[in-house]
Amino acid sequence: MSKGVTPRSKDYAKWYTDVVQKAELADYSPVKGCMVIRPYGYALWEQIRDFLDRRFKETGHVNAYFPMLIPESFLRKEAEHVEGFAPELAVVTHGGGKELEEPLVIRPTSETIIWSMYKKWINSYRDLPLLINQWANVVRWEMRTRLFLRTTEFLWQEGHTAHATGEEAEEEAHRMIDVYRQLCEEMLALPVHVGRKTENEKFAGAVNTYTIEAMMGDMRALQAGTSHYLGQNFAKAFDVKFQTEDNVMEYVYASSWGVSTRLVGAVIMAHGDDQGLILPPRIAPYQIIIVPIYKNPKDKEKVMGLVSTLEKAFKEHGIRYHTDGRETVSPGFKFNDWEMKGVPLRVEIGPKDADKNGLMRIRRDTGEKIFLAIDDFMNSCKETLEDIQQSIYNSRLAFREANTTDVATYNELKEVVEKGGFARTFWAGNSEMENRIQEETKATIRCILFEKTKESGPCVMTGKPSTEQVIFAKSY
RNA sequence: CGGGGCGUAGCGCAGCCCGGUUAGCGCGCCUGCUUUGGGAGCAGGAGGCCGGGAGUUCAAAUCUCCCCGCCCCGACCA
Repeated sequence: MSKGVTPRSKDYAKWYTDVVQKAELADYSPVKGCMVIRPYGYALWEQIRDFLDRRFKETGHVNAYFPMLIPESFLRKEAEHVEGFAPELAVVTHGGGKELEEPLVIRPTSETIIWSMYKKWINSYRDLPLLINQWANVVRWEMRTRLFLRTTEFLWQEGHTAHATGEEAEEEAHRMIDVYRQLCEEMLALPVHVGRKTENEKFAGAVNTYTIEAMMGDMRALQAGTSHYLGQNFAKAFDVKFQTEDNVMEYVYASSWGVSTRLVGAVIMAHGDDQGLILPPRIAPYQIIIVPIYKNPKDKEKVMGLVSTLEKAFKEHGIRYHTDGRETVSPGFKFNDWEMKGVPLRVEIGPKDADKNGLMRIRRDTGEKIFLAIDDFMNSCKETLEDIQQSIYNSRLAFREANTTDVATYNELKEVVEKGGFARTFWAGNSEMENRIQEETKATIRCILFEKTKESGPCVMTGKPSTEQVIFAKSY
């Protein structure tokens, strides 16, 4: 294996796959389009999962598990839904050596199987709201795949809720997109735009789709999570009615929402540099890597004494750390290795440091390298990790703002999108215009912003006054 | 599905155009010694159905045909 990764400036796509593989996050599987998530990459997903699972439970949700195999006919019950997913279904036609009477699809998403069950479970307004989440794998037979960002099989969570009123279901959809925003901003140090999808871009079967959109290191947009208000579409398709307090039968209202292992890709692309990954401390599997340095048994004893003091303190403070005690590779190799893996703080302890009862501390995000006495280090340690978390977020926000341009005309929009970045403008156009812009510029409306910089303005295409401010960008 | 690239050791590649003894190189791996504060050095060693099949030939990694697979770029999508 060669050293280092392809520089981002030379080939961004190559840089990305280099980092994924060299940081040992994932590897290609024997099956086209699938990937193996390696322990270090899976650890990132576990951090995301743990954060979300806690938030889901805090907001009143419970976990359940529905089967992966779904009768093919279920998919056909919701017209838009089947149209949206039919081309990318994997279908099981044989089982136990015999052809099946009805083919089974491997879930591309679980609305249909879940709503077939909700029909059994929901009878009365007393059964509502029903707030269920599941952690699962899904399969979508995509034409083109990319490690983490788009794989044939991926891991995700999908929340599926049923409510007595549309307002309540809408509120739920908003609540959950906000949980995703918190995940990105607080945990992944990733600023996102929160907004609504246009008709063109919304989920197959949804009334409204809400999204969070992030800017990657190459200035392209990445949809990091979605939350849908489904109205009564699935309730009608699966005939899920409830009896109201007034003894009236009514279809229930629904929401669904999900994020996937794609978020790991977002972290890589948003923060990484030509040395490899840069992990925000809150998601980093190891927040601190300790590299002991010694030449002889005497030095080793001295150094390791200090190391175990540190380890004990890290445990007490709940800091995730790892000591790289490999004796077969040089310190220099370890420095590069852990930089590739994006560990936020590195601590080097050699005989010289041990003599002074101190250590060298190196920040992955800034490269800052300073000597600190052990006590000073321990006293500032948590604070430093927080500072790294914050400054990574700040730098991403600054990057996004520096590469966002308000545009007033279609020509300006083209220019901005061409050179890379977000174009922000008002919009009152229709679906055909959107398609035309996509054909001509490759850019799409990423979202209609919840947080506008101005109340209203003229539409970039039609000139008509509009209150809908949007972001145009090329996306993943 | 369209365009491009590639299948030779665990990984990355050379050799192929112009067929010819034992198929090379770098990294990694194993053993030993010396090393260890930014990807260590030397010595020795292990490891190949040259993607698969069929053909041409005295002889195929190399030429011909067919097949399979993967990666990258587009259309589709989280």
